[in-house]
Parts: sequence; structure tokens; C-alpha cells
Amino acid sequence: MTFAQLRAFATVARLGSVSAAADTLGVSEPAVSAAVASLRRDLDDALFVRAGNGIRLTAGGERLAAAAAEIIGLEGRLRREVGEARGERGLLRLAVSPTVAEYVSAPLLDAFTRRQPALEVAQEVAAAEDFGALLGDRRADVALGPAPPPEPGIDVTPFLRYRLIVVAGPGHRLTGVREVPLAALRGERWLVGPGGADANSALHGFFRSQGVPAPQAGAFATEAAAHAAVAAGQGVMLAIAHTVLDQLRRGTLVRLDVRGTPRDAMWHVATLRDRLSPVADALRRFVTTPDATQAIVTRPGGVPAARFRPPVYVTIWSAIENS
Amino acid sequence: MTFAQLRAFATVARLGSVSAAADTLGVSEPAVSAAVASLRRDLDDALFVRAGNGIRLTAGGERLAAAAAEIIGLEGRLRREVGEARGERGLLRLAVSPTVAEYVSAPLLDAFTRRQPALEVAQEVAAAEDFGALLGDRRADVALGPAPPPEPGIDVTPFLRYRLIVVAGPGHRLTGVREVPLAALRGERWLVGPGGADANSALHGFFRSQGVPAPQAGAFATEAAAHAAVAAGQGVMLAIAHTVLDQLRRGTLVRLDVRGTPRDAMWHVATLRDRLSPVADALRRFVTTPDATQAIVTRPGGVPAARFRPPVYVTIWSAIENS
DNA sequence: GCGGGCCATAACGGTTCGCTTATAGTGCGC
DNA sequence: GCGCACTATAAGCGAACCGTTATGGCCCGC
Repeated sequence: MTFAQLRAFATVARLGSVSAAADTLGVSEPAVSAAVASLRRDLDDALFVRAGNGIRLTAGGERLAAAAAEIIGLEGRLRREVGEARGERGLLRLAVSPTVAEYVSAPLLDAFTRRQPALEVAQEVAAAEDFGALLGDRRADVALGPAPPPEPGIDVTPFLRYRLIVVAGPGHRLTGVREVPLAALRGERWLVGPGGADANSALHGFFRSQGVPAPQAGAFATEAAAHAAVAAGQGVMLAIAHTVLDQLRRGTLVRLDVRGTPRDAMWHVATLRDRLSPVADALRRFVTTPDATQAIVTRPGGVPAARFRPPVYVTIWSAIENS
Repeated sequence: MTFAQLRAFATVARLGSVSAAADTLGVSEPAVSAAVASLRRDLDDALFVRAGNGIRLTAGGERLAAAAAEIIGLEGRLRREVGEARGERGLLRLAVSPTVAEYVSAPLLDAFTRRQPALEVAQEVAAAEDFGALLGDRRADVALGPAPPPEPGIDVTPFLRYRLIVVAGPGHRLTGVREVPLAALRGERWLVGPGGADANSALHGFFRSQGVPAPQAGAFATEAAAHAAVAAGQGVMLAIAHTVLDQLRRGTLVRLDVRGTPRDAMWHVATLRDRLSPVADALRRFVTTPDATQAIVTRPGGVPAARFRPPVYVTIWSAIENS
């Protein structure tokens, strides 16, 4: 499999014709046909079949078309980035957990980049289990989130304590009751944000610690959307205290005094132990400063839109295992 | 540039040594050295320099390492996906705008996949301008969001009307005032969600329509977080009415009767005009049904976490332009 | 039925790749 | 200063790649 072959197939898939692809690529038709034949052999899939006066992609061909376009796009980005790297400003690549992406990284980076003007920051959202792989493959310089599993060569230090509390809508029947046992909430609908589906989420950990099997939760695309649903009385939720402070103060959410809460947890910063770039090291040291904590906890009215870059979600596939 | 060369360089970057990389790759040291030399020539960058008893990546080398790991990971995913495509259940690839990702796609897909059990859905978040490229490159079967710019071969049809209103925190000085001119809100802090930074966001369109230059907005990682900040009195915002219905009813947000609002807008579904897969066509038809509208507007308590897959953000690079 | 469009295969040459072994250059530490 | 560890280059060889022209098979439409 080569880039040229992928480009040939992507063009065929896009135009729906081998000869048209050969035309736009500026080569003869058998050249494209040979590229496809090579991919067919390599991937053991017909990729497309003739269908009357045209072709129809197989299921494998559909997926190859998508992946080929993505890979070719990445190759272009690669050339651009390496070309632009000469004498350019630094690039800091951050891996963050979904919750950090939603509540921590924007104010944190806003504060950090004010101190480091000529700096470009790219964010990727990933699960904490993948932080080690991302750092090891140099896809990220710094990772922020729950503590990843320990790994040789990876340095993990806590930087911010947060508390998890159970919140519900106003007027909940258990409002004001002290030391509610978790079992008393049986039958409640538990709501979670985007990271809540997997087995080592905060919710699962909390239930495990209380010896109660984890409930079937309702998932929302963001934590804040789950907060709003809880405020509307659609369920209860294990929330990060400082993200719901305003709502608690205004009474749109109420805290339930569930046994086992408040539950303390820490966000961690993970980096490679050695060969750390200066910017990465600066961020690693910055996150533990009071300034950083201040920026995160007293979240202001959003960061200036011009300085805001939404994070990018990624899926991790180990880079080395592939033949 | 070949996959083998990228794999060689990624291994060098990960291990910080050419000979160690040769060792783990099971080849001689000059083989790896030659691969690196070829990349150096190709990209016109030293990639790494010897630094005492080891190597140090250049800025270009850092970026290449990250991109190489990503490309190689993609190649592995490609092989897996094509291999698994045989006789498997269908795959529906969806491109959605940030707002659709936050408020529309989860309930919509939950309702849709109940009718189509053996279906896997992958979501990518992108700007509406890129919908055409994503569909053309076969990276997406269906796109949902604001109307993308018209393009030959792309079919765009509206499927859901929504209204934009201006909301503020309770007790805002302009509460109850009729027909507030936009100019009267000068000095207000405008808050936006993740899509609000670019020039053809809803906020920019609204200000343009009123002949007022767009303000410097405060950006949040999610729309819901911006709602919460508005409720806390940190600013005003142009919100999608049905996403703040509960808050308006409870009085945690109030609507300001700004001239030009409510402003109607439509979400559109975009597909290729021909060669549409059966599932894609089914979804295209489903989104306009009352069932779909119902599922979106009366957003329930989140979709079951087991059925939830967070969307993936992507950056678009045209696949064909690269040499 | 037959021409024409379209894709697949064959045969072949020039180039690059990927690997080897051998050897030269470079910087660190004793 | 010299050995040592590490990287870079050279030379050579087989395989794969990328392109061409020529030709065959298949399906559609006149």
C-alpha cells in the first residue's frame, strides 16, 4: 500500500470511474487500474465491482475511500507543518480528557498563552488510558486529566483537586436529608456527560467504592447539558463541585448529601520523563501554580473567541503494532 | 515518503535512538538511517540532530513524529476496517456541525438506530463549509447542520426549523422592554459556544443582518456551558430557543425582545445526489419525519450510555490537491 | 448483433525502495 | 589521546512500484 495507490483509489471513489480518475490524475487508465489491483491484493477485497455503466463500491471499498481521503489529507498537512516549522513559533500539543476539555483547558490555556505569546496550541481529546501512548508516540507533549495507568518513562503529578458531589433538581425528595445511603437512590435516573459511558468513569468508580453495581446512565454530549437536564428534574448526577457552584447558589440545582460524598479526586498532568521540550515543561510547572488554579476555578465569561480553538477528538491506534 | 519510512521515523522519535529503533524493527541500523535520510531529502528538514549521547528532534521532526504516528495508526485502522467490512453490519458516517453534535445528533441517532438495529454510526464534527468536501471524498454519507454552500452533485434539503433568541440572566435591565434595538446592547458581553469563533456563525450572521459590526465574543467549549454563564449574569447570548425552553420556563434565563429576533433558521441534511447508500437514504428520509423532530425537540434524559458514542472532531484537508 | 465505452490483464522498462555489509565521521568519557 | 558508542554514507542487489502500449472481456444501447 502506497500513498499513490491510495490517492488513485480515492480519486476513483470520488469520481465513480477509473478512466475519469486516470484523466484527472494525468496518467493512463491501466496505471490507475494497476494501483487498484495492488490494493485489492493487499487488502483482499474487491473494493468495487462493475455495475452496468459504472461501478459500485463494496463495503470495504467505502471504508477504504474514507480512510484513503483521510490519510492523504494527513500527508498534506504533514508536509505543510514540517515546511512551516522552520523558524516558526513553537507548537504545544495537548492531550486532554473529555471533562478537562470542557471545563479546564480553555481557561488554563488562555492564562498560559498570555504568558507565552508566540505559541500555538493544539488539543486532542482522548481517554486517560491512551495518554501514555499519545505521549510515547510524540503525538502529545502534555496530557491533562485523570491519572493514567502508570507506565515507565511517563511522569505523572497531580495538579488540581476537585470534589464530586451528587446534585439533583430543586425540590428533590431527598433535599436536606443527611447521609443518604446510595441505595436510597435506587430507581433514580443517573445522568452523565460524554466520558460517562466507559467503565472507569467517575460514576463507575463512585458506585464501586460504595459496593453498589453501577446504574444504566443516560449520556449527554456534554457535562453542561447533563447539568441542565438535572436542573429540569430529569435525574441526578455526580457532578464536579466547582462547575455547578453558580447553580447551587441560585438554587437551580441542589446538592444531595449522599454517603461517600463529597468525594475528592485529582486531575493530573502527565509528560514524558525525559526529553521534555521547554514549552511543555513550562506548562507542566504552570498548571500547579495558584494562577492556573485561579483561572480554572473562577471560570470567567469564556475565553476571547479569537483565542479559542475547539479541541479535537481522536481515536488511538497504537502506531507500532502494524506490520 | 512511504509508510515504512514513516514507521521508521516514528520509532526513532519514540525511542530517541536510531540503533534502538533498528533493533525493535528487526532491521540493520543503516536501513533505518537510510529511511530517515530519504525523509530528510523529501521534507527538506534535518528532522533530528545529534546531541551528545543521543538525538534531539528539530521542530519539523517533532511535527513529523506526531503526524507519522497518526498516519501509521490510520493505516492500521484502515486494514482493520476493510478486513471487518466483509459481511458485517452497515456503517453510516455522519458529518455534523458543532451545534448539531451537541443538541441534535444524539437523540436523532438514538431514535434512528432503534429502527435500524444492525447499524454502526460514526460521527465527525466539522464546519458546514467542509460538508461538500467530506461527502465528495466519501468520508461522510450524510451531513447535518447549517446549509453548506451549494455545490454540484450535493443535495441539500432543510429538515428542521429552529429559532434564535437573545437570552440573558434573570433581572437583566432590559427584561420586558419591547423591540430593543441591537445597538442598545452595546457594551454587553456576548457569549458563544464552540462554533461561534468563525465568521459565518449564527452570531455573526445576526449582527450582519442588523447592520452592526460583530462583537468580540467570549467562547465556551460547549453551548450549554455558555447558557450556564449567561444564567450567572456573565453576558448575553444568541441561543437556540428549544435548547433553553426549560431555563426560560424556570426563570433561570430570560428572553430579551431584541429587534430582529426571533430569527428563524433551518438545519439541513446534505448528501450526494447520486450513488446514495440505502442507510444514508433512510436517514435522509427519516430526519424530516415528525418522529425525528419529536425526538430532537423534546430531548429526553439523554440517550442510554451504552448506545452513546461521542462525536469526533476533524479537520478537513482537501484530499486531492496534494501532489 | 455489433460497435463503443469501460475495466482488467499482460508485457516491459526505468526508478525507487528496502535491505544487506563495509566503512567513515563525530562526540563523550576515561 | 584513544577507545567506544552512535550515526551517516557507500556500494550492491532483489523486489516492488509506476508508468507506458497492446489486448481481451464485459455490458449497454442503437
